[in-house]
Amino acid sequence: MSELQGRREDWAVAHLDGTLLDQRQHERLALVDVNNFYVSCERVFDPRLRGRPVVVLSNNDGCVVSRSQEAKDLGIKTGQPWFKLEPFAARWGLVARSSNYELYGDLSSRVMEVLGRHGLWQEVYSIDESFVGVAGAPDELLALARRIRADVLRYVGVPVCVGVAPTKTQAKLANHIAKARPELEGVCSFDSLAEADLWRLQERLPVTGLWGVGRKSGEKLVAEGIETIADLRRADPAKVRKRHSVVLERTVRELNGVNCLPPTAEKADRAQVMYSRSFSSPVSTLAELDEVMNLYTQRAAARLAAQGMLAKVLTVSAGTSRFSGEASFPSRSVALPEPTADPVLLTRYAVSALRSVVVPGTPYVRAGVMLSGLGRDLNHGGREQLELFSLDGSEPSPPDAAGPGAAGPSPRAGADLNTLLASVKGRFGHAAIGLGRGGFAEEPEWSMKREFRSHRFTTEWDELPIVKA
DNA sequence: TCTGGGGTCCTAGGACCC
DNA sequence: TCTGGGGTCCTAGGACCC
Repeated sequence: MSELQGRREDWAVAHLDGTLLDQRQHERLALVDVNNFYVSCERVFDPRLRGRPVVVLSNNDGCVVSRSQEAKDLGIKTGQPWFKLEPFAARWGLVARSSNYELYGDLSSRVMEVLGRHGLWQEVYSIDESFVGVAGAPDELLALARRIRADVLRYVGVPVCVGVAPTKTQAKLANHIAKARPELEGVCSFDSLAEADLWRLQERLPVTGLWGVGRKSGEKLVAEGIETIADLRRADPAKVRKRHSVVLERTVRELNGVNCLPPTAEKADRAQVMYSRSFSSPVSTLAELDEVMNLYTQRAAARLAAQGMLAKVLTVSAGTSRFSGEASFPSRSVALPEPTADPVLLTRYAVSALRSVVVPGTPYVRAGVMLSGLGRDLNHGGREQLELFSLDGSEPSPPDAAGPGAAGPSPRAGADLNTLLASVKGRFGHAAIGLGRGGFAEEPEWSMKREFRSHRFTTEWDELPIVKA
């Protein structure tokens, strides 16, 4: 049994312990998430989209990743390719937007900030949802949930639903119920439901929609006669563990009010950083693949540096289309000589690693760079490197003994380079600077297609919304 | 013509050590 | 060289999530 797992179960037992339970009698979790998040973000700055069927597309305008309620009502599914929907768009009044992650990321942090004001603690679970610790009598919990909803709408402009319950799995379920039943007005708290009503609801909900039950275990459960959430709740946890997994066993316990997924107070450091994209058109020459690696590795290195991390392992990959004949996915991992975030060094390794596994002439449709074996960069955040590359025209600090000309780039020098690149981009835009062919004056042939992208209203000076009065 | 990207956790199995 | 249990560490792959 892993240590983590052990800790989890200790925590669950501690909560069943009488004294602890008394102290925390009315402590609950709220799961708050934004309805149709990406579409809702688009609507904040373009009110014409309200009341209309709207979809947001994945990178490359490939397939649907977010749908407005009106689009759902048309029967449009997540994952549907846009090229199949486009012919009907005019007839349906369907509007598509390319994904605009800068906008979504910025609105997300604003939502999270508002939620943080209302909780005893907060665990940001994804770009559009957060667990929040709450406490109080049943009617107080309901009132708080309504207040959260009103505040996010008022301060950020996006609609949320709130589910309140004793465990994460139950809070997810409560949130789902809040969404599905309009008469609840976006809020559902288990403490305000009669136990008999809750059972009745769970008897009607298929187990396959439950958080933690995916396609595989869903099929297996149904084959065993466990079809509804109520069925799973009544199942024997030990048997579920034996037949399925310890993960599903936790789900059963959580459905019964036993906390098995403790809140992670501080978000752990990332274990990996990935940058992976499809091309707008296939790439088959080494020269172009070199360009791709050049650009993608710089993006990954920048993310790594922004998190104050260094990587020990670099993995590159490419892939041909899954939709035509035999697909191939060459990839290769390289152990780096020492932990680094140096974009120059990483790019050199990435280019040669990918060259060693691809077959020239093969039409690749995507590629990626993954950095793993991450550790904290202990020098990160030091004032000196910010100073060294300050752009205010003041004199830079004198180079120290291990300046350029010493034996090769040090990891420090790489991090400084990242700082420099980030500050130039922050000031002059993302296209202003890049290393080697990573600084494209023009978009290369293969770069991503984003035909319907809205403005980055909140993060780029040039794209601020204009208001006329 | 055209089908996303970025994560986490768990398990099994191999290498290696005592 | 074989016998043997038990530990750790690492990796690959599966499953799931948003």
